[in-house]
Amino acid sequence: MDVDAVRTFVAVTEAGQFQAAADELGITQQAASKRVANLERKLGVVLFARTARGVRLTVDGQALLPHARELLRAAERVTAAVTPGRRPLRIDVVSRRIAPSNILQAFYQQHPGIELDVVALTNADATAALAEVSAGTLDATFRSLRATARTVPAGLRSSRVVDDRHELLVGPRHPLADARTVTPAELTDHPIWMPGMSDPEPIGYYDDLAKAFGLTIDTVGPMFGIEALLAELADSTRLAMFVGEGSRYLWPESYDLRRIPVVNPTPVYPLSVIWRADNPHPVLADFLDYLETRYRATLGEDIWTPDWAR
Amino acid sequence: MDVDAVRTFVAVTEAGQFQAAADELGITQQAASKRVANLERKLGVVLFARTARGVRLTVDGQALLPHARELLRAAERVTAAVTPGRRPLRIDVVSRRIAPSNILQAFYQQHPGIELDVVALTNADATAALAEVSAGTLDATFRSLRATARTVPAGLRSSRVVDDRHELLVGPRHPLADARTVTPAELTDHPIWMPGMSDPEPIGYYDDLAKAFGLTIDTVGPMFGIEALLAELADSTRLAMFVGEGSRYLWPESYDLRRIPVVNPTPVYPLSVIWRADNPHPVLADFLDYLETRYRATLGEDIWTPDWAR
DNA sequence: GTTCCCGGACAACCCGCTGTTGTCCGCGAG
DNA sequence: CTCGCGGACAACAGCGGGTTGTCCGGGAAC
Repeated sequence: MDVDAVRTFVAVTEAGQFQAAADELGITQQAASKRVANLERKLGVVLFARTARGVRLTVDGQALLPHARELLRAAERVTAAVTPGRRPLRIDVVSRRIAPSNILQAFYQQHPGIELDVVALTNADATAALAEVSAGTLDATFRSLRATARTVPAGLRSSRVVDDRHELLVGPRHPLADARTVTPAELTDHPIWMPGMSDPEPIGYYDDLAKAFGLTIDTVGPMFGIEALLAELADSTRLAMFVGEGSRYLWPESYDLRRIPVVNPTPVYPLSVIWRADNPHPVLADFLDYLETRYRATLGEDIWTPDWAR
Repeated sequence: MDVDAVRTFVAVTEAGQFQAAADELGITQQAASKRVANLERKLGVVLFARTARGVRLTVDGQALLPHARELLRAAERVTAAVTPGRRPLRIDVVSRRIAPSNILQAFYQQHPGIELDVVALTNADATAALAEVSAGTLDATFRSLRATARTVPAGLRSSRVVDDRHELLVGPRHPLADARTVTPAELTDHPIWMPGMSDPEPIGYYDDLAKAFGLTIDTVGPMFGIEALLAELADSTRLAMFVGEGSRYLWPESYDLRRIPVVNPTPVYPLSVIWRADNPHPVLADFLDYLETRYRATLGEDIWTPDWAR
């Protein structure tokens, strides 16, 4: 399957003859003829009815044409995806399970036309991500940033755009399984388990949260994958973990896990978008507007954030 | 833009290393490495971070990946589009302006998932179209057929599935421009103009229609394209033409053409689907069901058809 | 009917890309 | 420190795709 051959096929179709198509493509008529002949041989069908005054599409050619055009568009997008200046908005969401990814998806659904490349810089710390933004390989990163607005590198801008409310995730045999809501004060006697944390960002956040309300939050311990974690949670009478309201975990029906909103106050996880100050991607402004509207709706709620986020 | 290189890129991404991907593709590790290196050179970006234990995607690689997969899917569809046995339902609509094309579009919108290739066998008479169906290059043709159910070639099945109601198309200065409906009897004094007819099918139909109601229908005369025709119609105080209710012509607002339903009785243009009896395309059954439902709703109306269609 | 010319196909040739084999190197694990 | 995995580089071979040159068929003009 040769894209050049397909491109030649489309060009010949549009020109109605090989000679003109070949001129268009900057090759000889013989080369164009060979390309199409090879394509026909590979596909096992005849695409053109050759006449003395040019060519006409056969039935197979007609059926192929829209798919051929689609292939060329796909090839064009492959190139555009990595061409600085005319590529989609490229934004990092850290992980596809947490709020930034889902918020971006909601934005995309409201703006179906826009070109968007979502990448997950798993295992890249904030410094590495900011370096990618500075270097231009990334248009923005959407993540927690303890030092927001203070030590963001020169040339970058940041904006706190989301407060992701915390919920308690517990199995059906946990003492709080049937609570409609819980308060931080009610959690002092229940250990919170957040294994697999390696990033300093969330660890610092949970340390502060534990200190503020006298909670026990265990951020060490081995991580055997999210599936193992959820299974263990479902079986346990003691374990509970925090998850963001905007996060998304899929689990089997049989696990019967519950998300219980935390209130009075609601700990929220502050998330920021960080982008290059000079020459930002045009679509980014739309996204920031979208986030602004979304964020404003949550102002005035009874929330808790660590000192460094205030 | 080489599809094999993109396929290699995706394979390496999935395998996490060149060696395994190369085995998968049946080439040597060196060849896979070269393909990806070429792709990187052409695109001007580095796609993989090479480590001692395999490779990891860079940001550019991550952004490229979904587009690369899309390209492979498009290439797959190009092949499938002409591969007998696993190709989309391929159906001929004669012209994209008339009812069959629009009905197929409505069907497609109700069944967005199906694979459909609509071809327009312009300038192919019924015999040629039926030959394509018999030969297997077409799954079906959707057209008028005077001899429906009588002289359809052996091995084919046909079904009258649509009665396309006639409407009168006139410009704003035509005497009937403001009529809400017209009857055939009221049209005896108004010449009907249907230029550019070369197919025996519609010519025969309009001859019969003219004879049945004493109309004057001119099916000869030069055809300078549909745009010229509509422009002339808009300017004329005398000219009128018939169009099918299911047809679609776009004209500038300024033309101010009107479609006036013809009633008491309504001449309808019978359209049939003709398909291969043995081993028909599976989607065709759905389409015929769809047409059946649609057709049943029009039964009992006050219609006229030529003798040969009864 | 004859001639002309356009447009496509075929043939021969040549270049360069892409694959192979063979080898080296770097890095992580033991 | 050593081993081995995995990737890169080098040299070479084969062929795929490009070019030039030529022929052929059919529509248009006379």
